[in-house]
Amino acid sequence: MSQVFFDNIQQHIHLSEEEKELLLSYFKTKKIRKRQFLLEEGDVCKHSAFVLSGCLRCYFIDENGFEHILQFAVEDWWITDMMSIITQNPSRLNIDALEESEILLIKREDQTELLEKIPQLEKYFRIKTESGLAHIQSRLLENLSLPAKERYLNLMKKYPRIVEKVPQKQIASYLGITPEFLSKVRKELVKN
Amino acid sequence: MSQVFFDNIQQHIHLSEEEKELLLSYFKTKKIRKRQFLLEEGDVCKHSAFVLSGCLRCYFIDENGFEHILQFAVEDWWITDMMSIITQNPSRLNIDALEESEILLIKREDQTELLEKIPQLEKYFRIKTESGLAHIQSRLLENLSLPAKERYLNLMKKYPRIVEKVPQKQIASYLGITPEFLSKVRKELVKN
DNA sequence: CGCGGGTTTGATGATGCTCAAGCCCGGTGG
DNA sequence: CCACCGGGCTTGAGCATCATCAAACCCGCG
Repeated sequence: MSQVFFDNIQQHIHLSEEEKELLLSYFKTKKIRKRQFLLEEGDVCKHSAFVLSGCLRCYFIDENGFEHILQFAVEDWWITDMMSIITQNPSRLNIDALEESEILLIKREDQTELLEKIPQLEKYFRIKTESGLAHIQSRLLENLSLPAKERYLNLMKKYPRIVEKVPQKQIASYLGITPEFLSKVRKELVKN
Repeated sequence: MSQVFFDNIQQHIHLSEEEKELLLSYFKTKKIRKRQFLLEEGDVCKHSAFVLSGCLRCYFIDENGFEHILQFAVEDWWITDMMSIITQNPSRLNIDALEESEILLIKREDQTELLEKIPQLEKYFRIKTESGLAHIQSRLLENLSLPAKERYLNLMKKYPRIVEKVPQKQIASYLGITPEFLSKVRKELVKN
């Protein structure tokens, strides 16, 4: 199972067998049920999670009670609340599972220690973070420049797996529109 | 002048005098005039820039010719097109100066080499990237959850310097609204 | 002085939201 | 097996936010 994880890392850096073993000793595997929380608003985020299987989401609840999804994470993706984990301030975000999932968890301070023991991992995490930054930038660009229908089409093209497996309600909240409006957008689309 | 730069780095890691010297040898200082481009759409992004003084912007032009600003960078900030620099694909973004500015430039491949020579810098760049990621996440959240007026108020609270020195047109394009609508928002605000 | 860019204003229109109702469908209990 | 929920999706009417377009204004600068 953790082969997924090693493969992900070894796309960027090389690790010896001992290093792999050491690496793995810093993580704990966890099964997490549907709707179970990994992080709740108000708590300080302590962990980063690598998804082995299943699907998690990171979202924020505004003052009117509406959810806004920042990120989905399916197999082979990292998820955490970056703001809370680096500042160690209470989180404004929630992370939970959309379906039964299996994840690898590492504590921030253990990660720091691990990075001292296997310095090449700095490179791995830098690259992962850079690519996360690049992706969220292009998502922001889309939100600034495209109407909802185009954003929906792009999401379907880029992440068909997510659109299939996630309820429309959640997709709407990711796109920044109401479920009702998404429904109307979809109606428009099938007409053509 | 480059003291700003060293201070920024030494908030996170420690460098010896020789390392500082080596570090600096990888950068070139550049003065850049108002409206001058650091990166033009279609080019592959080769450099990252650290702003010593002045103000740059990174923006994208949509199919209707409208500009959407992804990021401002004032003194003490990094700016680059992360997507293009990591994929080495042609950029969809432009970076230019809003006023005469002085910057430190480093080529991506030189940065890679530098990181091999001074591995602690991996940590510095990882932290900077993490914090960039955290900031853009919270900006995306704002865009998803708040109306234009609130976003404007937040921007004024968080970055008064930017709101002061940047023309309203640019602020509007950062907020994701038209200059006309920003003007109306401001009118509303002074009334109270 | 006049030009030109940035800003303002107003009328009109599109995009997307709110609220309320109805539908579809899988699950649950009788 | 059926009846009855309950959650997710759809539909429609009316409304808020924000865009478009055109005109006017302001002001620094050649």
